[in-house]
Amino acid sequence: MNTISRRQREFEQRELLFLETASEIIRSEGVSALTMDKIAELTEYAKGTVYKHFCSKEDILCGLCVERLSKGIEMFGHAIQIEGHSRRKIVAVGVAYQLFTNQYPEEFDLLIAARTNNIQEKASPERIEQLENIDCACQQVIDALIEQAVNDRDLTLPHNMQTNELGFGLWASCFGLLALSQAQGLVSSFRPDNVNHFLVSHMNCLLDGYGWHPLSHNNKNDDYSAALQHFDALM
Amino acid sequence: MNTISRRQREFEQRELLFLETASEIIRSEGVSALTMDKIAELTEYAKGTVYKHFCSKEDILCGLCVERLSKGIEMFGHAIQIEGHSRRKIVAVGVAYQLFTNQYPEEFDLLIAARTNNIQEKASPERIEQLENIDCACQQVIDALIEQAVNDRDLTLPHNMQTNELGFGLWASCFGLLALSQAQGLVSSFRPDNVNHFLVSHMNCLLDGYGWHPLSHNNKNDDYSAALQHFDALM
DNA sequence: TGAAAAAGTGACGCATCGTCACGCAATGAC
DNA sequence: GTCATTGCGTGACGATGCGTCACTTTTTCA
Repeated sequence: MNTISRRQREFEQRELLFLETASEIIRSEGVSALTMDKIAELTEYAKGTVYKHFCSKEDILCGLCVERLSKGIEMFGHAIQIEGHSRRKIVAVGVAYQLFTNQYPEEFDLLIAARTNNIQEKASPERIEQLENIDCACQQVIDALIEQAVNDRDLTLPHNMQTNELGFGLWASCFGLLALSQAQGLVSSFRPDNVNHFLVSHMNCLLDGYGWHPLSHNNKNDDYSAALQHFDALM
Repeated sequence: MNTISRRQREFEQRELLFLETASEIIRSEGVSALTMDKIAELTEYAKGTVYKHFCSKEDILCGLCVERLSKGIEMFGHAIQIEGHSRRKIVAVGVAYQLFTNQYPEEFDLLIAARTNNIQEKASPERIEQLENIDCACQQVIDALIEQAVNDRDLTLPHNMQTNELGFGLWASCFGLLALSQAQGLVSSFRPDNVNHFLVSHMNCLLDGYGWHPLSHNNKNDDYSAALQHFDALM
């Protein structure tokens, strides 16, 4: 019987519908305005049906994170295909991260919240696992680049630092930059004028500090514009 | 009349009582278990009295952030008094930031959440202003160190980077590292073994990248232990 | 001492969460 | 074509927790 696969397909499609509706509510009215009743009303399903898909409101938030992050992973996949050496690629990944947060600012907020106990204890285990899998995928992209750089002799791991640690440092730095750039409450004076370019400037300093060749002063290219063009060509 | 000042004192003391009670609830049962009724019950005041101090639950969360951050500012103040050059001082500030997050992990979680629209729109304007003032104070500590470094000829601002941008980069990097180190959901493989030492290793790379002298390879001191000892001596 | 002001109270209205017993439509046996 | 069965979809309901406000108690001061 292929009715069962049709059912399955409809089910997955509806799940997406719920997620997109949630996203619209958050975008237009803020997270606090997101209620199960509103999702049900807008999609013209009953609340009980929503609960057939998501065990709690927090589960929806995590579901939205998973949905968006899978787009993010895709973008990282594109990023590393930029032609050139490993350093150019890692900068492109950073730019992809930034493009991602610009595209889904509300969901990036959620991503931070989704790490807290408060949310995790209310989401379904399956959803949490999906999130973890995506984290792993991100790590793998970065670790692979670092290993490539080491193999290419463009990078020697700094003293007392492992591959995963260097990757974590890079990732966390970019995360912090993007998170605080977007933070509503932060005093404006404590923020760069052009956040877009700044991320790359900062990454360049950090990569120089790691000793990841070619160092900035040997590289007169504008990696930011190059990465942007690379993405434009794809979309 | 000094009754009024006594009243004022009692009022402030009670505000602190409410905040500490909230902190205890969060620590033992998580943020989601924090309810206004529970605070009222534990402090043996009526809910209405709690609302005389805080306009909403979110206002309490922000209040707790302000309370803890003022401790943080104190720690930064101690940090910059470590003897030595500016680079040693900025590393000590990073270590202070880390000690702060270790001491108040739940509140650090809150700090992230307190930046979101969701919370800010429900907190009182006065509370928001206090938060902003503390942000300013943090920025001033860092900016002052950067300016000192420039004056001491230990640092030349990288191309296209202003004082506040360099400060922001440092701050955001440390923030990202600490936030993700603490994040419950992150896959463990993507995390350094020893988060404490790692922050300093990472800061050293970044500061090297900024060209902040003396560079790591010219500095055989263990700045992490030095900073720790500096704090131990104070407490 | 007593009236006015201030401080403190907690029952109440409202919103929203998550549940569950019921109804209805799709499926498949005959 | 019909009927029993399965399971999907429903929305009324109980529970919880927020924030308010009319009322009580305490304090202040003439």
